[in-house]
Amino acid sequence: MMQKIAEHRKSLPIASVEKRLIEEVKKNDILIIVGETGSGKTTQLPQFLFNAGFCREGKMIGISQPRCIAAVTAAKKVAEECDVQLGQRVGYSIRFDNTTSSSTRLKYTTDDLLLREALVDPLLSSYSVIIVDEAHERTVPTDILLALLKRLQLDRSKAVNERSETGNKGRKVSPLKLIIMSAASLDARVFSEYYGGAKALHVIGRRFPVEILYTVHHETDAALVITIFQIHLEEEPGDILVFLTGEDEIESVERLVQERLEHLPEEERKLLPLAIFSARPSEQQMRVFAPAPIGFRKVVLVTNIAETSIAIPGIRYVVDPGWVKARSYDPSKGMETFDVLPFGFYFSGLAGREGPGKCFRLYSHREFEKLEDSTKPEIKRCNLSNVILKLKGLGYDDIFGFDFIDKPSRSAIVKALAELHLLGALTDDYKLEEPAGHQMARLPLDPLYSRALVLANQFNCLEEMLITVAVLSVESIFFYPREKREEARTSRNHFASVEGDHLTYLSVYRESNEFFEQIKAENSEAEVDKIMREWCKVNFVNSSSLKHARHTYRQIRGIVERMGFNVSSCGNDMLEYRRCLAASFFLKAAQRQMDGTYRALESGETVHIHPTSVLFRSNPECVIFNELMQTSKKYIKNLTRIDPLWLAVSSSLQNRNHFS
DNA sequence: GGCTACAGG
Repeated sequence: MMQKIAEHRKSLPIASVEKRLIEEVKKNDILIIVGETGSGKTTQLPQFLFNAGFCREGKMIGISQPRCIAAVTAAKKVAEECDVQLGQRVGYSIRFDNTTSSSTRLKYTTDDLLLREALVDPLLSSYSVIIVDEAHERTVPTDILLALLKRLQLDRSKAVNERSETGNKGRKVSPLKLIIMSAASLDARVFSEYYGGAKALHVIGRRFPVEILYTVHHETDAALVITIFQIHLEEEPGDILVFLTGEDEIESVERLVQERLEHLPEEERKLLPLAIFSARPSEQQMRVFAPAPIGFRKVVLVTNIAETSIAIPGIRYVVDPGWVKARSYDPSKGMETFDVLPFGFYFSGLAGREGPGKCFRLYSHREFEKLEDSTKPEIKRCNLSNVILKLKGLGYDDIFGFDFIDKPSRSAIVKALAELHLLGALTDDYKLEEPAGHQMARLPLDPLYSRALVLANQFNCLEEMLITVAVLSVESIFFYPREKREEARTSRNHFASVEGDHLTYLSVYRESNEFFEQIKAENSEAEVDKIMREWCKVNFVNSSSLKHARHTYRQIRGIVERMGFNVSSCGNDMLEYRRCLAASFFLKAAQRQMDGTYRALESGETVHIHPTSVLFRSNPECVIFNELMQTSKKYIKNLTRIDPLWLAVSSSLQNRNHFS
């Protein structure tokens, strides 16, 4: 077994450059490594560094990922390769699951969690090396982490110098080595410039060649189906991976493929369409990972979940139509949009994992180059209030002068500062408010939800609000299978409250919790899990969302208790709770207009109640909502009916500072 | 009359 692992490790492209890599890390405080998926950089480099003595004096090597799943699988693999138990020398730490111990030296974690560690230890002094992996994805936490580490590295060097000057050997501070890993060579230049001309090294990745083909123009779904059949009828055996934008498109392409198959002669019908995306139950998804029946070719229709989060075996052909569904934010309207945009992925490499492959891009080469540079980092198209609150919490007060890799627009920053001020997180001169701002910065929640907890503490309904924000923080707690949508809606009526979604969520959570407590006493943990999943299925509740909400509830309850909040309940006084909702979300209120549509009070936009809201068919005069999003219409989601008079009280409550 | 790409704390 160990022999086999050793052979596999030696066969990885990165193995041949171990010596060179170690030399470069020793020579450079910041190093940029470009290498595609499959180069082995994520699992091998930390082991090289460990063997080269970078963990002396009990220091750790931190490897940070944008996603949990990557941190967990890499840690497990490395533990196996080192032949140690997970949690000993090698471990991972993610939000609800920490396997590290005092003997852990290689620690895999997520970008966001590492940022939280910096709240407690601003110098991240237990690490000798920090590796930021998949930096090309440019997620918000990655961007913030890259900026934080730049500054932190200087602070660490300064602390080392001061220590040697004063002869103070009491506190152990050593310089920090920083390694940025990216799959895209284009970004290497950006990172290199950002870190003052840092050295970039290229590691060869792809194990087999992938031929990339372009079309003359950006094509439509019809051309997509033609391409699938062209591959099926003309190319050698091997499965096909097709990137689509969402559930609707996956279903329509699935149907088109089925229809065309029926018109083919019997012997050419051996094509098996399969679909995968995050919202579909996992039993159905397992078929995607199984090999196709003998003589068949799988065509796997996926959303961008397959770009990074899962690996499907057997793929030799990738079809990339060049579109993605992306969330953007308009700060002037406080509204999110959800649009299909042109997009060029990096995933041609997925076709070359098991043999030579082909990638069919349904757009021109010239368009691909344009797409590559027009893909904006997330930080330039999101609501910044959370980012800014986090930065303030980390001690960065000057947001306009903050050293972002890509600076968000001034108007987006202004809007977020104003919002945080209105929420009572910032003082009139935009410093963290004491204590509310500091408390909000410590909570792993949207600032709007953190504010709701701070207020609920005063309204005596903290218990209710903890449940509410835990549920609001997860992806929809209800599950609406397409084929049983009406049945699901009827079932939901059992929980539904005439007051709105927040009270509905409260009763789902409480009822599930009661049931959980009931079965817990008489069943093993595995059985409880199974029974809960069954309960969820019957009640059309998304079981993974519910689990996530329960974890979140426990975590944030712990945090507010440590802040000294007293978790009290308003019992049956739902008026108290609704008044607290109104006070918390007064910035997001909407009023019914003559024609039955609603007017969002802050932006003046005409909006509609989202079909998934329990208030969809009723027409309350005034509501507060949590989300304003434009898809086919401008929709408000997660609503509660309120008395418009409460809003006046809320805004004067918010302004109390001006009178005291 | 109609709806949820994917992540993270």
